[in-house]
Amino acid sequence: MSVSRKCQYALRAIFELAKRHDQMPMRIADIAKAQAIPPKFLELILGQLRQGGFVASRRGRGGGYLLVAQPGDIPVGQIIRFIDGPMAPVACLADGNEADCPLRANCAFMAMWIKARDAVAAVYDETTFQDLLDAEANDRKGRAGEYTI
Amino acid sequence: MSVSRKCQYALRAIFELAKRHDQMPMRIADIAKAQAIPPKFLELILGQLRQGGFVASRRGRGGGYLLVAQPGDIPVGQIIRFIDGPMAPVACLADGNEADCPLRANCAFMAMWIKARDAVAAVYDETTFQDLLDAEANDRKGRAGEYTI
DNA sequence: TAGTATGCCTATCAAGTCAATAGGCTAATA
DNA sequence: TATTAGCCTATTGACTTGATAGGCATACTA
Repeated sequence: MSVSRKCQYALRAIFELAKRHDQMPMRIADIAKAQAIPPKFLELILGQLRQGGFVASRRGRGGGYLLVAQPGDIPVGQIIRFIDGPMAPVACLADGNEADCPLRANCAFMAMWIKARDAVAAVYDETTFQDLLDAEANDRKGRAGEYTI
Repeated sequence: MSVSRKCQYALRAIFELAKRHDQMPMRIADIAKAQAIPPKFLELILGQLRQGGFVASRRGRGGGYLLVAQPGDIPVGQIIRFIDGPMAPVACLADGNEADCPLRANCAFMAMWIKARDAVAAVYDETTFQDLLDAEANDRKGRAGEYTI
């Protein structure tokens, strides 16, 4: 499966919130600016994430969005599934579409599709937002090192 | 990346040809019927596969399509890339689109995208059509066994 | 209590992609 | 020379995706 742009926006938004997850609420406009996301589109996405219980919101002055869980407790795969649906490389592997394939009874490819799905799922499910934060920190350190040589 | 229906048709067509790859050419209409593919659409796909050098064709009476290489020499991944393009979970990982991402310089997700891409690619590149034929044969044997118990 | 800042909601749109079809042309064989 | 097959180009309809518009509801502050 490819990850839709909308889903990438969702991931970036959560990543941005994770950077400061115990601080003040962050405004949509600020998240949008920091992560180069169309603000009105981000509004929709954050609404969806709120209904999914991933973020919370405060209205009025001083309001904005907050991350609900700890970054280390949110696997990237959970967000991807929530926004984009099941990680199926082919339609007939997705939820209600099993009947889609006229050959599904003895589809020679099914085992391979499942292997592929599980392989990506493993990558996304084993990566938490804390991992991404750590990686970014290391990356910074690495680059800083380069300059000081 | 998800595999387009067109690409699945291509894989099924090649699989069908692989079943009898040293025999007579097989007609589009017959492949279409055997694999439940819209015939006219399959015509386009086979034309493309021919230009890619994966299949050969004979015209006129007794004509049809033939597989060029041995099934064991054709990894599924090769066909997928040929039909659907690079296996990129996100657009900015595809060929000419590197500039697409406004954050690419220090994108916290890039390492994960690459891991995911490599994971699927490994599955598809390590599966040849011979593997699929073998799996189907084993599956048949297994099911036949069930019935004789 | 008034005003302003913020999120919330619904509808709509434009563009692109994908799957599929139509219709006529060309080559090879009987 | 008639028929059988593949070859080629154009076109269509449906769907998905990304994005925007505009007004409403709520919360804080003066």
